[in-house]
Amino acid sequence: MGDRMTRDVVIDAAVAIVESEGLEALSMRALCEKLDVAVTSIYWHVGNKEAILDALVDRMSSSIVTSKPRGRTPEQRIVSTAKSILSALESHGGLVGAAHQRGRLAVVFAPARRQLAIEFAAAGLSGVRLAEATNATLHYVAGHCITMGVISRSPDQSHTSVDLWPEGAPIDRVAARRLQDEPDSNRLFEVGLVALTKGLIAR
Amino acid sequence: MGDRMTRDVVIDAAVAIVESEGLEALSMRALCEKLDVAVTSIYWHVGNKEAILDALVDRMSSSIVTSKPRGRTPEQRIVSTAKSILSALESHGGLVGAAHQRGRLAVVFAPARRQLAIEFAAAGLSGVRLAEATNATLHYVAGHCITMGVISRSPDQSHTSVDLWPEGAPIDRVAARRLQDEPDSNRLFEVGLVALTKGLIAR
DNA sequence: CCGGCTCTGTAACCCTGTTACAGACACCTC
DNA sequence: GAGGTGTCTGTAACAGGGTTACAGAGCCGG
Repeated sequence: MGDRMTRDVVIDAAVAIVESEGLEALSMRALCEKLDVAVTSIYWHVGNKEAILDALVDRMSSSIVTSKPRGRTPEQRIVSTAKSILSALESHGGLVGAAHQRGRLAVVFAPARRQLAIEFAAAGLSGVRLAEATNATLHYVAGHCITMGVISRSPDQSHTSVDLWPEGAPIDRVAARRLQDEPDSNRLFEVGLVALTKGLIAR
Repeated sequence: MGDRMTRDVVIDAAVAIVESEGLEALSMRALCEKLDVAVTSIYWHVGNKEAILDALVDRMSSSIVTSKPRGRTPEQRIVSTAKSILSALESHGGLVGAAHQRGRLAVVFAPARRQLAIEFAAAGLSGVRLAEATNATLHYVAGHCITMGVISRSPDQSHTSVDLWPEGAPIDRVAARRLQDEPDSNRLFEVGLVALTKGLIAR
């Protein structure tokens, strides 16, 4: 802890705070209190809070490793890759939003993007359709991650139950009941992901 | 402007600020300055900033109208419905994130949810699969909206160009070039949406 | 007239991020 | 060694967020 002050020491402390108490607990005063230093030292070494967040995003980018895709068919490997990114990002909860705000999600996604493109090519896509399929898949994953990240520190995730279904609707009771209460978003992610890749591959 | 103070007057002013200068410009002091009143009056009438945001989300919920689905096939009508929600939400930029944080996106989505379920039923789905397809579609739309809302007021959306493609990759040049630069997210939304519904309907 | 309720204003508190300014220390030169 | 110059740190403050303790106005019923 009592190290000589360096930019890296500050960033390390910032990472520690974010990992233990979340991104919202990262304030300049909390940081300098943890380092037992005055605020001005931090500003001298890193310049800004913006710069700290940039560095945090950098750290995240380089710590993300997407595992090799698993499965026999391209579809299985695409789904596997997408789930791999998701689980890699889930640990760095609040940072994915910050990365997106800085337009740096692209570099985080770069390895997965390559893998996805290869698999979509193996599935028979090429040209514009290949690029669009790859980007659409990444966009889907990013949307899910950010949506989950936004809700992270909310006090109550109570599902304000909405109006019931009208009796005349052409919906069976099983579906109506399932539509009534809050769905599991991880399950939703997977269902959507499989359907999305299926639809993207379909000629 | 010089109306007698009421809860509704305060909320009206809040709506005006959000619509003209964005959600981030909505502060208690800006609000009381616009109303030419002291802060305490606002607190007396509405209680909290949290309460103001709740009221804003309420206003948004009741102002969202999803148009009747268009198209011949269920797939076309599903896509049309999803695009209708998107365009309805796009005008209320920053509020969709707030609605999501409060777990109130469900009530905003209620009408569209009904329409989607009916169309998925018309496409042959039923039971758990119907419910999951409906929720997955809404989840997709929500993910896109929130992702777009997060980036709203960011200074530079510069696309930090990532490493080029390795020469040996089994990707044609057209795809490689398209994968290189920032894709249009609206186009991406549509491509993903069509593929998603196709994949959800497919037996 | 007086108490109580409704509503408003002043001024503060605690939290952000950020900076002007004054020092302490090292190192280099004369 | 004296003096300067650059590096680094601390004190204290500023501006701006949400929120509130407290003192009043004004009105209305007793």
